[in-house]
Amino acid sequence: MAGGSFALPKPRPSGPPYFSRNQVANVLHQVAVLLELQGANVFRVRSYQNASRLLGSLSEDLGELVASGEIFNMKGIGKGLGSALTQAITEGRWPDDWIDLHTNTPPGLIEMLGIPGLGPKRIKLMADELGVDSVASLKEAALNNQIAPMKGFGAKSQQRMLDGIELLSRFRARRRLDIGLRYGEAFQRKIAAIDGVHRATLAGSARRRKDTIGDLDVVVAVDEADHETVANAILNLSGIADVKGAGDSKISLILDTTIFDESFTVGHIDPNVLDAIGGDDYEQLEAGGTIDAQVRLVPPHVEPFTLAYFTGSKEHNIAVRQRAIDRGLRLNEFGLIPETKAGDLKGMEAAVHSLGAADEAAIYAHLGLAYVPPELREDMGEVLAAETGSLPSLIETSHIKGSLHNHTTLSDGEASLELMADTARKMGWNWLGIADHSPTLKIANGASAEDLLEQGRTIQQYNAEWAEQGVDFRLFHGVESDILEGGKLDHPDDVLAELDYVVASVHAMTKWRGRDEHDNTEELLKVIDHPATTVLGHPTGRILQGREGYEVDLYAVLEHMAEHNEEGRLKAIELNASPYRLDLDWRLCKHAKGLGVPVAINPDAHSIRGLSDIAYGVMTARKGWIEPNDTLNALSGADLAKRLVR
DNA sequence: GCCGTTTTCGGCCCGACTGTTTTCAGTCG
Repeated sequence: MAGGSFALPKPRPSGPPYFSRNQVANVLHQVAVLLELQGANVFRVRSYQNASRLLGSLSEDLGELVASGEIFNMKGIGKGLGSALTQAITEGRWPDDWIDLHTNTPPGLIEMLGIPGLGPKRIKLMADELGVDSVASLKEAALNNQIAPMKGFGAKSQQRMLDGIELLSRFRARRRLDIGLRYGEAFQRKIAAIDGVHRATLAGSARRRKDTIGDLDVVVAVDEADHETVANAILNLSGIADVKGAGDSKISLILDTTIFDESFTVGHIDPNVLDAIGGDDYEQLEAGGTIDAQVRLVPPHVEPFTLAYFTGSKEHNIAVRQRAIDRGLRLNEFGLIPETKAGDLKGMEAAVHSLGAADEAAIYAHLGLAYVPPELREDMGEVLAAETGSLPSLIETSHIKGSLHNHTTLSDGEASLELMADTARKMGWNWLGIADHSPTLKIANGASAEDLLEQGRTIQQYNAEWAEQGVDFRLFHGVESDILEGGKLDHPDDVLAELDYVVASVHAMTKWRGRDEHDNTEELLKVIDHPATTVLGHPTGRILQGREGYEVDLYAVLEHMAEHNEEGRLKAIELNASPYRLDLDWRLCKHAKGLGVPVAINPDAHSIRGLSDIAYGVMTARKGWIEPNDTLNALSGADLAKRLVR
């Protein structure tokens, strides 16, 4: 769950609604954790967790749901939570008992939950009996041998806590998609290479391409005869920092960067991103990092079921399982079993009677559904779409013909115009947009109007030469303009008129984060109204694992763009493909698609390597149900040129 | 805490694994 600090957010002054959907979801999650630490009823805790997840994946406007009273009709929100949320949203006050929970729980207890193998029950017990209320005091108690003699504890538990405290200092709750995938793919490759492994597949949120990944799941198909040798081989792989558990079918591990065959580097980082993610220490931090991983070993005929189960999401699984139940079938990680045959049998024993499935598609087919791509498995309408044959034909990297937001050495890029163009051609693109920073952004060496126009003349020359040689490649000339006070662009209109397009981006984050949603949104609406503005760059301003974005109503922004588009003026929203940003998120993508606002998948490349970040943008776009025609990237150069005429 | 009901209480997902026990509780996913 996002939002590192464990505190109740303050109401925003412009409310109601006084809190955002995300804030409320976070608070519900916090309350669930605090209740657990208090030793509350587990089902009560689960209610808060369920409600948190429900709001987290909500596409409707929470303010409206509360205002209309619809909130009380949602499955999982009853009288208690419904009134609590209504009070928070409409009055800006959290319930008193939630406030008490936050005040009365030592923050150290929450920190202790991060120690592997330590849960709320044992933390509470140690707090009650030994007065342990922080990781530091736990370490002291363990070193003084106070833990082992306690009932239910022992020498092993005590030692595991000490080991866990060491690992905790290297642990990060979630990793960005790019980092998580690098770990996951390295681990998956090593397992796949083991003798006796039929197939090893990365499942879980990595397979669903979430923008951040909590832990890795790998499903391994292996004959029962080879089970033990394969499990042992996995435990002996390099890159394992700790074994949390190892049984017949399940291995639970902590990996670190020794999993990589070459030394770990993070590559170029935009200077204004670097500060937000840990400054100069960032590379060290990642190099010393760890990630949790689970491996499931199953026989080949069971593997499709296990893969589907551990790919999730949990919400998608529930929706599909319900469909199975409606058809008299029991769906779990072992099979799809007719209830009449399963009877009282459990687990693998019941699975003997499972319907056969050679792959995941066959499981969906048994349930009357088309194959659902992993990226869509979030219970956001994909099950219905799979039933009615209306799943999208998702965009793929091979559809990409170019991208609009790229930098050169004219501002803060590492590569020349020529090298960027050459690399784009080698990637199979037919066009490339150059959008260097504008003068106000001094930290990024923003280019003067004079230099910008000179760059334009160079681009024209290249385009003329390529046209003459019959080369199917062209450059488009734009600028990434800072958005100035009053929603103005950073160049005079006569300079902007010389360009093919403008990416308008927020950079002065201190100012934007200090303002409320209404003022920020108004500012963006104004800059969209400027005739020169084509693309709204990295619209949320968030940096994953770094900082939250600024307050803004992007739904209103998208609707405003849709009006312009209807009147023939191209206004596109950027899906920033840099793995540090990955905004839009998939929810906003879906909304843009619904409104017919084109999505511009842009790597925001500062180097030739940066161009390949487009892959992460495509993954995120797929999560947002984006098809090639929903983007500007799949247009041919000639078609894009037509769209860019202002 | 929520839900559903042959409606006001009883059930709420559950299997794997560990470390403690000697039959089970806690943790995890």
